[in-house]
Amino acid sequence: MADIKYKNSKQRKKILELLSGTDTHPTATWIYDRLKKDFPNLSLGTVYRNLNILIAQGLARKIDFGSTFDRYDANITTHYHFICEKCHAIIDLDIHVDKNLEKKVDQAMHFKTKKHRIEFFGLCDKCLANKKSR
Amino acid sequence: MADIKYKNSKQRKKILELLSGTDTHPTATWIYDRLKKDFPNLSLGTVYRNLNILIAQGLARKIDFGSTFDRYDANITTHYHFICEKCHAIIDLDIHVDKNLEKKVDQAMHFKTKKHRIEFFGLCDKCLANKKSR
DNA sequence: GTTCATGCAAATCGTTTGCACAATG
DNA sequence: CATTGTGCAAACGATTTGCATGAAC
Repeated sequence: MADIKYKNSKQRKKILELLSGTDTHPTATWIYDRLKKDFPNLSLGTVYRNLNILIAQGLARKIDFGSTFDRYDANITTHYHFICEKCHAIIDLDIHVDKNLEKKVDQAMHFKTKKHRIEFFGLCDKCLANKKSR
Repeated sequence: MADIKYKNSKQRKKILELLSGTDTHPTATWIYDRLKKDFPNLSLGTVYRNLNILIAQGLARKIDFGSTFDRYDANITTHYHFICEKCHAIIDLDIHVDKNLEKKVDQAMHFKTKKHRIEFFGLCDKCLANKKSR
């Protein structure tokens, strides 16, 4: 029906190769710049289109929040967030903030960690209730 | 010298009040809509400008990554990230992914958590080395 | 009266989309 | 040959900025 069957595309193949061969979490432009050598007429639109196809295929992912909007917060203290994948609410959590995690990272990687952040994704209580009641 | 001294602004005062009085992590438009009642001629630009001032003053913050670009990843497995605040590298960590955290959240809040993510922020080994060597 | 803030509109930036043509199956 | 992919440029949506006017100090 409305199922899309993907055809092979040299561009998409190369994008996945590039993406799999790096751990730098590239931007679309980074990929575009590198692919220009193989496809001199390549357009950025093609890169974006193929990245979205790769995501739909479960072969890649985007590192983002649920939202395209910037979200602001006057609560400066460290706390963790829960992001509801249905209603897109961002909910503060008051579970214990584990500063020890930062030490672990610094010891394993020789970094100097200043802060960390945890986001949980799933369904909030309201959306869970709505789901069950119908 | 180039120090900016902020003057009082009724708009900024109200924005901070709004932001402090909610835990919904609003968008600029959400704030704008609410402030329209008090300032019928308010413009979105003013909201954005003041939010940035509040952040500069340390009274608010934006929930984002270091980058305004979407970042892509072909590594689908769960892992944590370290984000260098100097060179903006995003580095995969292979410290243990603690699924137990999700249970904690679900029990405390009656949510259904599907996944979680941890980001550490600080200086990576390379930037640390550069800092010391000068 | 000098400096900073505002409203407005235009500009910017990353990303998406419409279209005519090319490649795939 | 029916369908999907491409390059190009235009459109989009969120945020920023230039400018003339207004408020703060």
